[in-house]
Amino acid sequence: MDKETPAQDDVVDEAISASDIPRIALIEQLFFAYRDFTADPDRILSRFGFGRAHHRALYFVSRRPGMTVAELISLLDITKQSLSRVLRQLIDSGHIRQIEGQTDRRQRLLYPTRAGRELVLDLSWPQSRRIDRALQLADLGDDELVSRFLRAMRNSAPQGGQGEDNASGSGKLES
Amino acid sequence: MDKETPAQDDVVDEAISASDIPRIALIEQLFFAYRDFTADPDRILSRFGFGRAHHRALYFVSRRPGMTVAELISLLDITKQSLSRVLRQLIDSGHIRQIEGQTDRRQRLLYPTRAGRELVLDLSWPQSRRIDRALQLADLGDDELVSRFLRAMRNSAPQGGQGEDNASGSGKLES
DNA sequence: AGGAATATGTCAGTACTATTGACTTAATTT
DNA sequence: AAATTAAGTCAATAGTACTGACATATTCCT
Repeated sequence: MDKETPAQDDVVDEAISASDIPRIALIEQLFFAYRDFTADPDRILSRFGFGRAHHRALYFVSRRPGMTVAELISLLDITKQSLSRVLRQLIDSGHIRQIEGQTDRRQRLLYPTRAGRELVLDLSWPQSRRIDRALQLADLGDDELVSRFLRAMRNSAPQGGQGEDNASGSGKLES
Repeated sequence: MDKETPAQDDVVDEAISASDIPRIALIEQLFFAYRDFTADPDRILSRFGFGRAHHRALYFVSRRPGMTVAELISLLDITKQSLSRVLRQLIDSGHIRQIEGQTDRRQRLLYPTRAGRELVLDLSWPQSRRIDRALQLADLGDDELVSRFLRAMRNSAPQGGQGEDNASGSGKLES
């Protein structure tokens, strides 16, 4: 008689809400924000047949020109074999070039070419503009508060000053 | 003579910086924050042999119990065939149950079981705690500012009040 | 009533990305 | 000289997503 709601046993009818998960609103907002944030570069990447792995590799090489293959592998936290394909494509397409290390000639130091530099800027500009727009829309003058929040979201947030100059914060990504 | 820096032509030696991309710091911080943010549930999911697709499906079904398969497909923006595998596993593992629609018997309305409810809470709690901790560390009293920022990061940000009660903000995810 | 459209599910084939493991070459370190 | 390191490659496997085609049951429309 009372089957207006699905009366199946062991079925939960009630939606999860902030009373179950206090920060559920932010969880969801972060999900959608990041989704749209990555959609911009994804569109550009697809024109080259590239994916996000190419974006990350090119980005970090541009952020730290002259890094070794081993460093990039450690930073991206992928296997040598996975990077191999991505790196090969980026080299073949003329976005990255390898140069034999001067002190250690086993090393193949990674540098972006001018084309690589252009691409990484193309990929990053929409993201930078989106952040700018969001800061304005949200009526936050500078990025200090958001920056503090995002840094605090990390596992071992390097709470150091703003002048951090490395590309990873801690040199190695703790998964 | 002057080959201290890699003198290869068409190679860029200088790192990209805030002078190239004004919001480069936030771009990077958002990347690392989201990476660590998703690592928590990923660890739990792997114990079930699940991936992020399972998380998203279970999450949205828990957020809106009784949604149809078509609605979930549209929300996740994946194909029917892709959802099929994920949904099958979630059903076989007893986390989601399908109930024939009362008004439209073609529909298979999706509900979390008690186990599904438990799992989605397990997955969301670490994320909620991480956000809580970050808000405290960043010395932001409530989440109002961060929430405004994240909402403004979306493509078509529903700038409406905080009382949004749907799981997507706009009912359909614009890719 | 009967045909069109809808909701769901499934099969087959393809592609991409990432994995592990084993091995090679060249250069450096000990 | 032997061990180690940096980089690259080959082979096999797995996970995830895709397209296209098709099947079934149900509802909508005329």
